[in-house]
Amino acid sequence: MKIASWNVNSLKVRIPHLTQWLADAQPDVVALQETKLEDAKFPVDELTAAGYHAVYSGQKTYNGVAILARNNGELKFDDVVTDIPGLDDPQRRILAATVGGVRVVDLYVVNGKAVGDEKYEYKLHWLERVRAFLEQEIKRHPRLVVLGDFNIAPDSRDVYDPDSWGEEVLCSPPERAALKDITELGLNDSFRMFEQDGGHYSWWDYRQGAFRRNMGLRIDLILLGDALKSSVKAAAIDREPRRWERPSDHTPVTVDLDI
DNA sequence: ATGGTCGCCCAGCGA
Repeated sequence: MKIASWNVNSLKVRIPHLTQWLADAQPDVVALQETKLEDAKFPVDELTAAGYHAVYSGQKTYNGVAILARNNGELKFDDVVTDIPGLDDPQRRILAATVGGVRVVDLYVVNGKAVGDEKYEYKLHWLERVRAFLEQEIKRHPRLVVLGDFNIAPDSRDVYDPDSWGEEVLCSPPERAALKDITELGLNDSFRMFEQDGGHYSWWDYRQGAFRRNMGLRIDLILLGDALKSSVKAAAIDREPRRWERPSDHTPVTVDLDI
C-alpha cells in the first residue's frame, strides 16, 4: 500500500497536477490539505475519472482536508471523523478514516503566524487536543498513520538555514516539543527511518526563487504507528510536481507499506 | 535597504 500526503494549496487550481501525479505515482491512499473548497464543490467527477473516491471536510477560501483512495473495490472508508473532543473548531483541518485496514488521520496543522501571536497560542492548544485524540486512536487502531502538513520542522536538518531561521515559528522549541509529545505516542517519522541527512524539504516559499535554491523546510510528515514500522519499505519526498508550471508550494511525500 | 509570491476573489489577509 502506497500512502501519500500533499498540501495542494487550492484543489480547484491543482486538480490537473493532482490527476497527473495520481497517474504517475499510483498511490493507494492520498491525504490532501488546503483544498480551499466547500464540500459541495469537491471535484468528485474528476477524481472518479482518475480512479479514486474520496472523503472530505472543506470550507470556503481556507483550510480543507480530504482523503482519496483507489477505486479498486477494496478500499472503502469507515469511521470517518471530522471533529475531535475539546476542539470546537470551524476550521476544517482534521479528517480521520479507516481504509484498507489502516487508520488514517489527515492533519492540516495550524500555521501559527509568529511566536507569541494568538494564532501561535492556538496552534499549541490545537496540537495538545490532537495529541489527546491520537492517544485514543492508537489504542483503538494500532495500525495508525498520521500524516499531513504539520507546519513544524522536526529538527535543524529539516531547515535550509537553521541559524537564520532560529527559533521562529515552525521551528520554535514549544512547537517541536508538541510534535515530540505526538511522536512519543509511538508514531514514527517515516522519512527518518530511511534518511538521516539534512537538505530534504517538502515546502519552499513561492518568493525569492526558494525552490530553485533549495531553500525549504521539511514540514509535511507521515508518522507510522509502531505496529506498522516493520512493514515500511520506503519513504520519500517527490519533488517532481514542485517543478511543474503553477505548482503548489508543497510537494507530495510518500510511504510504501508491505501490507 | 526593502520586499520579493501565491490563492482567495478584488482587499487585504493568510501562508
